[in-house]
Amino acid sequence: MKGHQVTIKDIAKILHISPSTVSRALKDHPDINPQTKKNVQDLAKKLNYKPNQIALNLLQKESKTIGVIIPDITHYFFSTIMSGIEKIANESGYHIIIAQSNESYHKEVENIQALLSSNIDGFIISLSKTTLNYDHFKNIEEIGIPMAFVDRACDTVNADKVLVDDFDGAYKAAIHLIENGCKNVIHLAGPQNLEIGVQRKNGFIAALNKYNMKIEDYTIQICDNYDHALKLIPQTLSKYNHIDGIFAVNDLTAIGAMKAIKSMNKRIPEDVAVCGFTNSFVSYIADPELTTIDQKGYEMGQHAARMLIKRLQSNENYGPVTTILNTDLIIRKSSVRKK
Amino acid sequence: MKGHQVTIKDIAKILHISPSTVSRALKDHPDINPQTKKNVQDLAKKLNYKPNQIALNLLQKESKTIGVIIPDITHYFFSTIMSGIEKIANESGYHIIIAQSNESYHKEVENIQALLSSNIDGFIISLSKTTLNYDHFKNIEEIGIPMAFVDRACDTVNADKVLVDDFDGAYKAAIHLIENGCKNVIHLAGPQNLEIGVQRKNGFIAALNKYNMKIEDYTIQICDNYDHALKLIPQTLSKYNHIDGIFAVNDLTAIGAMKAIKSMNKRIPEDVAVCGFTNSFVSYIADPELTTIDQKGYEMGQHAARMLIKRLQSNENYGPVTTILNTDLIIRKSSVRKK
DNA sequence: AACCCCATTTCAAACGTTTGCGAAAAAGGT
DNA sequence: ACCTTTTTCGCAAACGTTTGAAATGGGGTT
Repeated sequence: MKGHQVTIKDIAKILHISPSTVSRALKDHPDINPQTKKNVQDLAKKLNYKPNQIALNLLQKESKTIGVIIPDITHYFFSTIMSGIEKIANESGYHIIIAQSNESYHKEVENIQALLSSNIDGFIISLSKTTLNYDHFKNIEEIGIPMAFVDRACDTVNADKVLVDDFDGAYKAAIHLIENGCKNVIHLAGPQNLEIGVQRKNGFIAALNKYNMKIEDYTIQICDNYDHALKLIPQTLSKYNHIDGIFAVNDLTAIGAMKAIKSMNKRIPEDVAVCGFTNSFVSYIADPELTTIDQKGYEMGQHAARMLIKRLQSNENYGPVTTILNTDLIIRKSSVRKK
Repeated sequence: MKGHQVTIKDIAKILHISPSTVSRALKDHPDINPQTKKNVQDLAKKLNYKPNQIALNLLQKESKTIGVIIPDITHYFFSTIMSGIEKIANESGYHIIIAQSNESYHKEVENIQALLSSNIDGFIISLSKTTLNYDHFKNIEEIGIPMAFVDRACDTVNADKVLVDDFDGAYKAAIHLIENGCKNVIHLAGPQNLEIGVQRKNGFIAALNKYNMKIEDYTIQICDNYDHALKLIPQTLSKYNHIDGIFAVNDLTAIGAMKAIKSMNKRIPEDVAVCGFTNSFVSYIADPELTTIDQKGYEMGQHAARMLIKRLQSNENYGPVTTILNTDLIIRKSSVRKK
């Protein structure tokens, strides 16, 4: 049930002049009589004329639209990425279309196909956990639509990337725990098919190595969510009572671990110090407040958007760029022991 | 650096036929010779022809795109709304373009203007806190683009609405606390210029009235965020030691209150029972787990999307529809006392 | 009177696609 | 040989805008 948006033709008809004159008058072209200009501009304002972007897009072969595919908007970290993307896109006159993969490879492929047929200028993508095949990106690459990966990237595709220094972040976290007196730190690790899982684990290992701490078979366990930590930690802590530090691959897992620790009547950080990763919102309201690594979702999103837009607006065809942002250690109560 | 997307004209030129024939051949029009059809379809496939959506959008007055304007994607409740919208839109072949108002009236207006010029089929909106003037919606209304408001709606505009029964939710929460033995419940209330603040307060009052409980001057206090609760609760609880139940206007405030209570060495729920509102993610990971009212963001988003799409696909011009969803009381450990 | 110049305006093509209408050609009927 | 029908295709307009080129009309100059 649409009414009619005011067009240049409407204005032209009313003023008995041609559309081209209206177009020029609206953009202050020197060829146009000042009086005509004024008439046009006044009428345009009065009728609330807004240029039709679609017509412009057709002319310029651009949709000024970026497709964003992320696993889960509901996840705080991804929503901050989104927020960063939205900010930059908005400033540069781009719209963003969003699609969730829900951590499903199939949904990811579907979304990409759907967006491909709707004239997206470029993509910003964060891989789903279950994506192991990258043909759909090859597809985009062939068509020639620029992509930027954010946080969860794919190595085999020609695309810009914004990552965070996961290795260094994990390293800093582990060092921090050790320097706060932890003698037996364990790591709750992420899935090892994701780069971040591997990097954070390796950073952790590097820190332990630096202090010549042994890595036992229980030192590193795959466990990357709240509920799993809730189950796993009581088992692990009762079996290995000397564990006094936990570095979790993300905040939620850390908070699950904290809850489990408290339920065993151990104190945080006195008995067990805990450190998370992400600096998500929950880390601040955890009790005790959770020490964590700031993963800078907002900055990553902004950066990815800038990279993509720069490429969209460039005429050259430069090679893919990878940016690695530094993390920050956010020290809170869950890890600080008074000496 | 986009390559040249294959167009109908390209195909026409190669096969020495007219664009219109190609167009019809591609959509299996009966007027076209089967052999011609085959030639066209084969070549289209070979060249990986994809119809240019922009051109189609210009032609048809439809973009299969819904504009969503919400205050803050980063806020869990809104992200669940988004997620619900995305799900339904996706199922129905619609895309969603997202814009944040950041609770700013100006940004909201700006976003609407930007989206208006880009052939959005319809809007889904949740008002910014600072929006007191509704002319920009009148504008949309005049142009004839359908709108649906979700959670934070505007009364003076002709549009569909999805709301949640805040009064009843608060009522249920308060009743629950009372029936779990609380004799002195207080309410941490939201700003009274927002409908939800008033409704939730009134629901609370209604519950107290039902049980003939007195409302003292400290019974209802304006306090709607984590940090404020952290400050306010110790003062209030030490002054009024008999307080044994708290109903907060949202989960975060409840969690702030919980932290304060714990720091005073009072037990939850034995000494003070706590109930929040929203059923946001944090309520589940709070320690103890927080009893709360499910505000059904996901359902609201889905419902709003369904209403809008139904209207978009309808030929009739039926009046605005308002849906009020019921809330659910989610009972967790922060409020349940064994008798 | 023929010329040019200047300011101002319009024309027409273009972007890629769809679609009503008409036309050409082929086939069938008498 | 002529008329009718069917099959197959192209023309042109349309969506809203931009833009190079051409047109208009008035003035001045020779």
